Amino acid sequence: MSLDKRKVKILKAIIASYIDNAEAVGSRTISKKYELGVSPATIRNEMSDLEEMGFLTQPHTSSGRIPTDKAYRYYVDELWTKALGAQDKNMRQIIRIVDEEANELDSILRNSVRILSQFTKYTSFIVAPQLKKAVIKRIQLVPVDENKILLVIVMQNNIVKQVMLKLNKPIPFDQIDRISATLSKKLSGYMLEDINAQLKESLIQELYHIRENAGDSLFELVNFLSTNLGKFEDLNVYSDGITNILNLPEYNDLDKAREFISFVEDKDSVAKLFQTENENDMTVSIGHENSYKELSDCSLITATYKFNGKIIGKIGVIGPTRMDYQKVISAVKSMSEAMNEIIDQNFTEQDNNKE
Amino acid sequence: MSLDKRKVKILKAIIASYIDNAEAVGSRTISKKYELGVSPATIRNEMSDLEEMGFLTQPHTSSGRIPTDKAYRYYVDELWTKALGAQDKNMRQIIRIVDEEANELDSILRNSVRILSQFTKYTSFIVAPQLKKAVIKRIQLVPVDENKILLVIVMQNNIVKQVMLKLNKPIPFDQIDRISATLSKKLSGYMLEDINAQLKESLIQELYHIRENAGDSLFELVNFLSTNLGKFEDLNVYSDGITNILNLPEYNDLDKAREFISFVEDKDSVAKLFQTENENDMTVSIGHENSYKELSDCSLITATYKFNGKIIGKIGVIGPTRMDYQKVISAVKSMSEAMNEIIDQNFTEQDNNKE
DNA sequence: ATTAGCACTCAATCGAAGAGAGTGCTAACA
DNA sequence: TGTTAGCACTCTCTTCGATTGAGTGCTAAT
Repeated sequence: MSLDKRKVKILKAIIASYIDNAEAVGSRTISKKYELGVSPATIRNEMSDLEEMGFLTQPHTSSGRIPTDKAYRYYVDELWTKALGAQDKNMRQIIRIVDEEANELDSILRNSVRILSQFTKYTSFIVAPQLKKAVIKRIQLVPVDENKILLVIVMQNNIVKQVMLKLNKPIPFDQIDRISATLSKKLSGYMLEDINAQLKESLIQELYHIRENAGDSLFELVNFLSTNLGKFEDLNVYSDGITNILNLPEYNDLDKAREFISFVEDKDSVAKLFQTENENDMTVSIGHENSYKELSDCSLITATYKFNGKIIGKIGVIGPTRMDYQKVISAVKSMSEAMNEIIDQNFTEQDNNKE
Repeated sequence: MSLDKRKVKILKAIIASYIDNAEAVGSRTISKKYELGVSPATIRNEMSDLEEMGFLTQPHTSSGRIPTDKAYRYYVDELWTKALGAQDKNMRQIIRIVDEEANELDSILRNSVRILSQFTKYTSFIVAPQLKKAVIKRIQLVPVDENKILLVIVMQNNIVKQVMLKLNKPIPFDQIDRISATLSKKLSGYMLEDINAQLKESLIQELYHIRENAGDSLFELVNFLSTNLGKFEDLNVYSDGITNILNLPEYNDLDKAREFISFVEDKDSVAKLFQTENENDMTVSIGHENSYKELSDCSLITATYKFNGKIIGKIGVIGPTRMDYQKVISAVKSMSEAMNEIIDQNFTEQDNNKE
């Protein structure tokens, strides 16, 4: 049995209808709504074939058919190039809002994930860049209090991270800028995770020159740098629109809804989910293709975002397998590209001056 | 008809039972479970009286009674001092986690609201301090890029706020520390919302002394300060545990759940809700006492948190009117006090040195 | 190869019957 | 006079059979 032209037409019609209504599709519906020029009986025969081929199932013997994961897979593979080409105008327009309000990475990501979920009406995620892989450009200490100090780290990619340090001994305020300068000089070029014992030693040496009697607090400071900077927020996941699923008929069952919510609210499992996805620009995992059984009724659409040509994070949308793939794929693609642009604009070195 | 001792006992028993089970309470249940030494018939008579007095209602003629808002109000007023006295041991223990991980205000608030919701099993909120009322202590500019600069503002209360500035003209890097010092000197002591045209003028004057040809970017910088600092995040609301309500029998109805969720997910209305609450240390609004009709089946318990004796923000829990008031009130109280301590420890000036 | 016709299937809906929890009232009792 | 046993009554909730209706599969005709 082969998937001839008419079968394809019927299959697509069934998928389209099911995506729309979430209701099993009968032969009459297809013959009426979609002009195929054949009677319901013929369609019934074809549907029976399609079921045998694994593209359709029946919830029960006397009901219409619903598409299987295999059907969605076929459907997505078919529309793939088309969906990728389709730039969503509305989406692009909305994304501009992010751009205008953008300044810190945090707010860019927060806004982006919100827009993605509002636009697709599904639960959306953004995995933030792993900071520990970022390269240090400059370090500035800002005195806050007698023994509290704000450590501002500017990365090579212009992302800024700040940590409040509480030290047991007071820091010599009058030398703070010199200390900052020394830290910058010694640490720029290193990744956060690179700061090891060796580097620490030479740093201590250098800092002693500035002020000998402040050794204690400086030592504490450097200690903090070497022990804590490497493990900065390994998996920071932004999510939005989790409660959107309550609007979907497939989650009218409260238990199902609860199960879904407790899965996606757990940032660890979501982070793992995105980690297991390979590094393709875009992926679509349908139903049982997902590694987590909790998502066997869901599809996951992911994309990456980059900086300087390197993938620094991922975005994704999770919805029911019965989702508007065309729309969601192009939305995720648009968002991914928009984020690339925005991050480029906001974090690219404008000039090569190293002071 | 007066609320004699036995009526009170019965009323409390009914409330306790209803809080437990969410099911209308019958006379037999009361007479069995709670030792009152009287027959169901007697209790029926008393219940009838209590209904007449407005403390109970019947969902339908042949069902048990459920407490009215008035009953909860009476109940809460009765246990008020007791609940306030009860420090929850578990709660205090959990709160320590916040304390240990505390450094930035943001993470303190985020952790606190999470703990509050996990502990009470209800939706919890924290309204962040209004930054525009905070007094500036120090300003530090951190160069990031040719024409991008991080503005770090340390407040008198040691809260730190940073904004990334994108300027059209490059900033003179070599004078950045002098500019920072000047900004600090001129602006410290003012509130963010105080920075007006007058102050702006004198600031510009002073900065020109540093570097005349950099006037454009300095002007831009000062302009930004005066126009944007005053309107910093007027109503930053943290929330957690919104989906907890899906576990409550009263929200088995998906439409009700959706209505609730869409209300509490709207930070604006939540912020307004907390604004309308007066400045008492603790408030309890039961059912229709709430200003929003969306919350007429809910109770809101709020408390404040302070810094230097001044209220700087609010916390609150929203649950069904049938909530364990005793537990929630003491949890909110404990959290409020814990936050006071934590904020005190983290943000109090350790020393009076002004450099 | 297509299609009209028809018997068949099965979930969903509807309604009547019955169960059960609870009340209000009355009359008896301490 | 307050309390209580007894009983009829009310009303929701559950159960279960009947009905409906959408949809199928098969057969025979075109």
